[in-house]
Amino acid sequence: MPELPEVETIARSLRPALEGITLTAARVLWPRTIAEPSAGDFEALIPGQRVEQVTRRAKYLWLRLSGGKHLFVHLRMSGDLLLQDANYTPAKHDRLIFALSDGRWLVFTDTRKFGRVWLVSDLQRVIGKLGPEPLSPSFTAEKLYVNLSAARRQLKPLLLDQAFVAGLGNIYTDEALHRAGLHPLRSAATVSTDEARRLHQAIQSVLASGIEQNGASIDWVYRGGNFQNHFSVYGRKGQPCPVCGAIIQKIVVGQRGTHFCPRCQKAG
DNA sequence: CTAAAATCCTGGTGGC
DNA sequence: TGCCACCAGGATTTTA
Repeated sequence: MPELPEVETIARSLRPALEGITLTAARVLWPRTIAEPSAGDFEALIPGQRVEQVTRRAKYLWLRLSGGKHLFVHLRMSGDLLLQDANYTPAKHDRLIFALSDGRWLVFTDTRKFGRVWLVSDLQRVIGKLGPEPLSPSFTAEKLYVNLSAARRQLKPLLLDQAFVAGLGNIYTDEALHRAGLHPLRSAATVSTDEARRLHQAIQSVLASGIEQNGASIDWVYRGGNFQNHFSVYGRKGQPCPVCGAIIQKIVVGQRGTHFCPRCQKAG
């Protein structure tokens, strides 16, 4: 489940190798991977495009290409973007392959086929509806409080909504709510200014910790990250809360497994 | 508006 | 050991 810290880790790892390289060919192995344009147009448009910049917006990997086009990759559940050497041969779950001008390969592999790739001129088509970057200066405790006050939703689904704040997934949302001492079912509008400040700090610190640990290594996606060893609640049902020792509970909220400490996180 | 459910997918898991 | 129902979840779409 690559979330913001995992995507940031991938962007950082690919940046030195990809910036300045030219994509000489693209081969689509699973057509639905390409959200826009068609798979055929995608293959036709890629050759000759130089990678100007490798960055990230929320959970989207973002390659700025020569000619003004933007290549976005969303890894969703099980996607990964890997650099392969010249000896590479396609593997079972590889969905999209780029040939690089240095003889290497850039491979999008995705066991569960949820990942999507866009090649667009207008970047707003892909990332236009996203909420604020949680680690940017424009994401402030004050604005978070105002937006929480206006929302008529529970905290968990609200924080997972990429239009509210962009980059949190199931893991980091549970961890952030725990750090903030807020119950996942809590109505957003009832959050006080002080609690909003705590939530803001919790979101930023948990994401920063995740990045510092090179993300979390879960299931199919392994990037050498270590944050999975620092979870307080996620995947720890039945185990003691590292803060107070109470037993971590797991419930379902908005179709998502949701972990919390019943003592630290009051529903109030 | 909010929310709940269905959808897309595969592989791992738990129960028997 | 084998089989199978079920679960995991990001985002979108549909339904209420």
